[in-house]
Amino acid sequence: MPEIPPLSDAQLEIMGLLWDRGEGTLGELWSDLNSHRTVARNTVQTLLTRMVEKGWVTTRPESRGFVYLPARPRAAGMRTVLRRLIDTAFRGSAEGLVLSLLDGDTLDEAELARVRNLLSDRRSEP
Amino acid sequence: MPEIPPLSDAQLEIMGLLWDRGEGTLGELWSDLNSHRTVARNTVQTLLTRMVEKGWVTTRPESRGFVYLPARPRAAGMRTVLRRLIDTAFRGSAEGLVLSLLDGDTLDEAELARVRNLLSDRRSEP
DNA sequence: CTTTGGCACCTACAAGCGTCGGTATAATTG
DNA sequence: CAATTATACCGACGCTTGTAGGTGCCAAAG
Repeated sequence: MPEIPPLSDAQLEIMGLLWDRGEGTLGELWSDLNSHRTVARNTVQTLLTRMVEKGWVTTRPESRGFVYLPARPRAAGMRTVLRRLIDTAFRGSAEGLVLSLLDGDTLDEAELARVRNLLSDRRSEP
Repeated sequence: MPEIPPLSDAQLEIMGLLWDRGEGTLGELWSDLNSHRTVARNTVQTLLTRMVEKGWVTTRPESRGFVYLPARPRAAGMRTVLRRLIDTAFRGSAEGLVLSLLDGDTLDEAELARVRNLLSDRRSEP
């Protein structure tokens, strides 16, 4: 588990898109992103370049430019992000994070119900 | 729920200390922080000042300088942070976050067990 | 072959960040 | 009172971030 520089917010947003779709060209990622907010193509380009430098994204050359791929799977990436959040905001207490998730009004009722199901399913597994 | 500028990482770390202890002077927070990492007193001072400007922290004057207090409780603060994380990294899916928490090896066995208890307790409430 | 459009690369810039030294002030201690 | 100490305030630095324009290349479309 090699050290890796943290992702910024905007970079995490792109990383989310990349994890969702598996891989993508600049154009694809740009239009994905533009379906929630307006941003210049070059902005996405810069973010991607920096993410490659940081080691979060790999490129595979193609006829037309590059295809960008996640260098590490979502679970591994999220482990880093969440661990950092837990360590800074909760001094290492993961329960603190979960409690905040449940108490803090972060989730609406539907989300909460789905999360509960998710967890009770998981609980009954060996 | 007024808009509030996001906290940076180091600021969130201080905010965690502040939430834990309820309130504190610069010196108290500085030594709290120094028990995990080394940092200059003035660094903490600057961070606190910026957090006051942003509206995350309030001050109450005292004989010796200020006492710093959280301007909003932990649950409210965390709601902001977590919602932002969910929206950027998981495109709004809170279940995605929970799944990552459970699947991603973020928690060790003891933590996982405590979280499960926490959740089944909570599940049996009305 | 010429135009068009997607792309990479370079450059830039204002804002924020983490970090801290310096200075002045006021309370506390001796 | 004098020395010490804790604090606030000011300014500064090198760096990252989000944002984007410009240039030039190369493949595809006409």
